[in-house]
Amino acid sequence: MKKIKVVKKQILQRKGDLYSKSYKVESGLLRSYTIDEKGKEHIFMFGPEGWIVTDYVSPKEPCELYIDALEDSVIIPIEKTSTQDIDLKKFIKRIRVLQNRVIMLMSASAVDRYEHFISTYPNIIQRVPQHMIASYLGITPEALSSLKSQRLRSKQ
Amino acid sequence: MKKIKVVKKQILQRKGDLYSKSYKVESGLLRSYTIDEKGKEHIFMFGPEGWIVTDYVSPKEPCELYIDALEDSVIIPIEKTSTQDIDLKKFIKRIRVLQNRVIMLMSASAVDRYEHFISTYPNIIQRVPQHMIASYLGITPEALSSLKSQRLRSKQ
DNA sequence: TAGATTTCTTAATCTACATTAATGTATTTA
DNA sequence: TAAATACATTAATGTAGATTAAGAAATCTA
Repeated sequence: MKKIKVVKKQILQRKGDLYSKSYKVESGLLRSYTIDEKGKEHIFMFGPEGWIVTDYVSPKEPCELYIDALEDSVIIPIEKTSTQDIDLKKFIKRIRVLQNRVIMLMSASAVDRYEHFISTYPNIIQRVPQHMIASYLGITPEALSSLKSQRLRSKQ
Repeated sequence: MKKIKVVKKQILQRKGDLYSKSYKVESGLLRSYTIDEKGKEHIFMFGPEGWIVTDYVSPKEPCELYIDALEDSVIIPIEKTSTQDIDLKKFIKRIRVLQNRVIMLMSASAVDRYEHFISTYPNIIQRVPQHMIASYLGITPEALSSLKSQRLRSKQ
């Protein structure tokens, strides 16, 4: 249970790495993401204080996601092999978030996904640049920008 | 651990139901899905033999998903409260499938998602109508149909 | 604090996929 | 087995969001 400090932009895990770990976030903010063949980033999750950021692959397999720090952070690396540490409740919560995310991606428009995001994670909005919100929502920064101004106009 | 028989089209759970259960599939095929405000169905998962189909909400909360049978099936209902029955390995496997699904939905085209689906679940294809595959992929049946004929043409 | 870099916005054009509609073919069910 | 219903295909048209490009504002960094 060693706490370590990481600085903004520090990369903790790259796609393809073996023996990957989970990271419990004490303070700061991490993210996990993929990079597609066109070089575009797709954010899988944001991990603020209290969250565990991990790639859900066995430590024996090459991992799928990149993990880096969006803010200077204090984190606790956890070996994936230590199953006794697994917090089942957090696990179930996470799977619910993912279920919701899949449903949103399949059935909701970009505007609705944005509305949902800001009401679910209001604090994340202030801490990360817009293009990362866009990346999480599965749209381009340009689309998010115009969606926001449309939203503003329609509210006044 | 009582086995029960259900017939094709039988509904096991409706959105909003309380005290929802998990269903272990002995034989046959279940699915879970949502219906959006426009009345459109979005399939969350297919559950063939060996799979557990569940809505990842606490049994105290109204559930999010519908569950029904796509084939006559034999299933075992499991109380969600009995955490001792939870098969952690299956849990981790499921979460990985969801991670993959989110990444696919965010970064891959309809064609790529289809290719990925048929290579991952080749047996499901033969057992369900095309429009349900489309629903799982997050596209319309018409889009899937034309995507398939394009694929055929480009392979010859 | 000046220059570089990152971030955000706006607007024109493009494209993947949705929608609508028509037709044909299976599959149910009476 | 006839009629009804479910399913699949094709094509025309529409649209949400992508792409490209350019400029402005904010934030780093030397």
